[in-house]
Amino acid sequence: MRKVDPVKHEEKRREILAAAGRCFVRDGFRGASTSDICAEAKISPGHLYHYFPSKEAIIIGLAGAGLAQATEGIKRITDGPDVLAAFLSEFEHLQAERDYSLQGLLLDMLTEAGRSPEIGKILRKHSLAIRAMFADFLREGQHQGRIDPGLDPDAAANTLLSVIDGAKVLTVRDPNFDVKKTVDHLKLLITRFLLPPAP
Amino acid sequence: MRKVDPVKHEEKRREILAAAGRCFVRDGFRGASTSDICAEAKISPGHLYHYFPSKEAIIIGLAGAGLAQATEGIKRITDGPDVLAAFLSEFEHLQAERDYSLQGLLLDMLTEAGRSPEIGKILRKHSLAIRAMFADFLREGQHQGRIDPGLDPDAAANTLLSVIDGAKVLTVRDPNFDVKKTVDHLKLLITRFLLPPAP
Amino acid sequence: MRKVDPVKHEEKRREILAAAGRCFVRDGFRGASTSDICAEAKISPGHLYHYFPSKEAIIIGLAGAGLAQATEGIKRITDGPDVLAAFLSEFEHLQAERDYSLQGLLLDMLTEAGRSPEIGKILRKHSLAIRAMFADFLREGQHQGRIDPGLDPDAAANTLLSVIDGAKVLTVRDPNFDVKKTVDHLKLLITRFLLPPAP
Amino acid sequence: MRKVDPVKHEEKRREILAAAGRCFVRDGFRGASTSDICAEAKISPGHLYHYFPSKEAIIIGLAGAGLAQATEGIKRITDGPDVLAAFLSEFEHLQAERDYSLQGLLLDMLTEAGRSPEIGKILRKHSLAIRAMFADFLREGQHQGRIDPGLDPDAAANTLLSVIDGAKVLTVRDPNFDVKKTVDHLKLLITRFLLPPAP
DNA sequence: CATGAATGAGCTTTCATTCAT
DNA sequence: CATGAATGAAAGCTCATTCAT
Repeated sequence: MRKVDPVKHEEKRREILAAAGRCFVRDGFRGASTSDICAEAKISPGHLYHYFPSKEAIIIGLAGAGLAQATEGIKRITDGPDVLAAFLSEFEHLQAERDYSLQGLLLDMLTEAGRSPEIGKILRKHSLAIRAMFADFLREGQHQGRIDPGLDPDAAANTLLSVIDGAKVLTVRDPNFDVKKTVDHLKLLITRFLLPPAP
Repeated sequence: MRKVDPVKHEEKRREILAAAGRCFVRDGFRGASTSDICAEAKISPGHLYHYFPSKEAIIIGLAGAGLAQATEGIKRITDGPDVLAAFLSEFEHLQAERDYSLQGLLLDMLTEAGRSPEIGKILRKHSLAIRAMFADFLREGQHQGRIDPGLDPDAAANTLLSVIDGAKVLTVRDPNFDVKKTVDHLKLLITRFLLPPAP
Repeated sequence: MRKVDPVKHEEKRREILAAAGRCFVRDGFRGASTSDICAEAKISPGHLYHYFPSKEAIIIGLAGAGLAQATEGIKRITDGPDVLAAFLSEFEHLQAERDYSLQGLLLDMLTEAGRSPEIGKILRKHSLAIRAMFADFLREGQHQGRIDPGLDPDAAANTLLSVIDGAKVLTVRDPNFDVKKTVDHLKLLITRFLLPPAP
Repeated sequence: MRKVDPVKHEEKRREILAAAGRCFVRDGFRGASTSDICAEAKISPGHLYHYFPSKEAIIIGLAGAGLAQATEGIKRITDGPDVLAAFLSEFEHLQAERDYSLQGLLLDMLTEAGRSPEIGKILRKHSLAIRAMFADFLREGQHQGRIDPGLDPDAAANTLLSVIDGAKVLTVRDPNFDVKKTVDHLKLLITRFLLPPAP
């Protein structure tokens, strides 16, 4: 009378999620079919529904995982000692965007979020969390005198978020852009924005 | 065996494109069906194919129109007398993003550009055009001493583009963000970035 | 610029309905698939949805047609001169029940009516109509002194309806029952029930 | 290599049958899935097949049980002292038809019987048994002078069966019918049919 | 030029059943 | 005995596209 092994179940779920991620990166949320996912995950079409009640549930699961991972990354940055430096170093990865990581789904998620309430909700939740972390980091910097005290932490956090998103979009707009130079300028953009004005 | 009146033909094409735009804004490129478009344009399904060889052609046509319109907007800005002010004033419209204008399709276009070579090409073409205009404007500003001469025009143009795209994405990430404050900070961001450093 | 020919459309609809009827009689509402219906109607699977928005709509359309036809039959009876005789003669058809007529679907309809609200509604509507016709016929007979004035027209109408339904079920319960004898007894049943008691 | 305890096995079978009955009453033979049944019976999908080789076997088992139970009920009636009274009292339960008893499945069974030979056979077997009981009861009544000797016992039994089935269908045709009045009329129907004609 | 009919591949999902443990 | 994993055929339905008129 053995019972379910929840560990194995969860593991399979993650496997399917990973397979779905690969399919979605390749073909988009709408472009990838459940059969594609099943083929990629090497399971039968019916078996998918043992683990997820619908295709949307997979998307949501994936969005949740991706955003959690992104948030985690941000957290690691803002928890470090030299936040500004860490933050700026983020831009180094710009090139690798459209790779097979969950990050490559950001645009799909943003697009879908405008249409699917469920995904919109999850995106907004994580966005607010990220903004809060940025705002905290800014407030702390202001206390330490390393960041312009005239900035409103929330609005400035929004601004930083915008710069990051915008930078990611660059890869789509022009895959051949001069990464090094642009990254340097992005850093300059941020630095000049945040630094306290000269007396 | 009369010939097509090319003027009327072109007009109808634009009508259909406009109808398609409304459908796509509402439901996305994938979500809107050709029947939806036909219904919106008040034509029969068969007739659609007199004007466009495929759904993708409609998307491409629309992307072209939308990007041309966007480029046009930018051109108007960079052609004016006080470029910086005009540029900054662009952000005022942030709120209305997801409205029924072609702008609302930006995210769809970016997403699709990553998958469809045709759309990718057209997006890249326009992006380069916009960047060139930005770079020109920057160069001119540098000559006039109103813009930091240390900036590389191309890389800085990329940076500006990023900020604009990022700002647009904000509306999706958090539809309730404090527009006024954020716009003010975005302007500050740009100003501090571009202005020549104090001596 | 020819417009739709609504006549042809309606004709095709009826054709499909007829094909669906044959499939349903053969395999039941659940047992017959839309592909079966399409095959029987010699149309492609997608084309079915040009005429009906869903399988349920077909069932409903068919139920409506079948019941309308049944009601029509009853009307013809109760409109004639010698109602009782006409009514009794109805039972002669008992044998042919499970044939390829819409009547063969009565049991399917009754079963489905208990589960599908839509079909339940349509069945109830027609049942009430039939009962009303019976009740009218009974009232008239009472006036003429040919029917027991002590009977409540509505309740008696229900009773007659029961007898008819029950008789139809007999065919399923025992396809080999002695039709002639049973019909005679059914007639006796009705006659004794309706006739005014001897003084 | 222990052997199955046949008692426990049979008990479990009955449990599953009961669970299946509840599901079937709720959703019909086709509408209820084996998973539903497993959930209701609190067993795993695989385990179901230890007790029944197929879903159809469950339906057959249930039909057998239900009809046996119905036959049993009839037997109790016809074995009593005042048969006619007992018979008439049967109609009192009309209201509760679509409840969670096996009786609620009568329509499903009748419908299915027309399609599945197996179920048709079992239904016919029981129908004949019931008719035989009715016929016996009628013959006895005729001997005692309480029932019209002019009636053919078999045909009259068929007639009675029809009335019962028809009465049950009434609940579906109009769930709000006036039970009391209708039952009274049904009793009248039967009484007038069976009673010996006045001299 | 314009229509609505018609197609057929493909979609997501369900489900009776079998398998490995 | 009993479990949950796994299967694969089929369901209802959608949709871009083509055809006949």
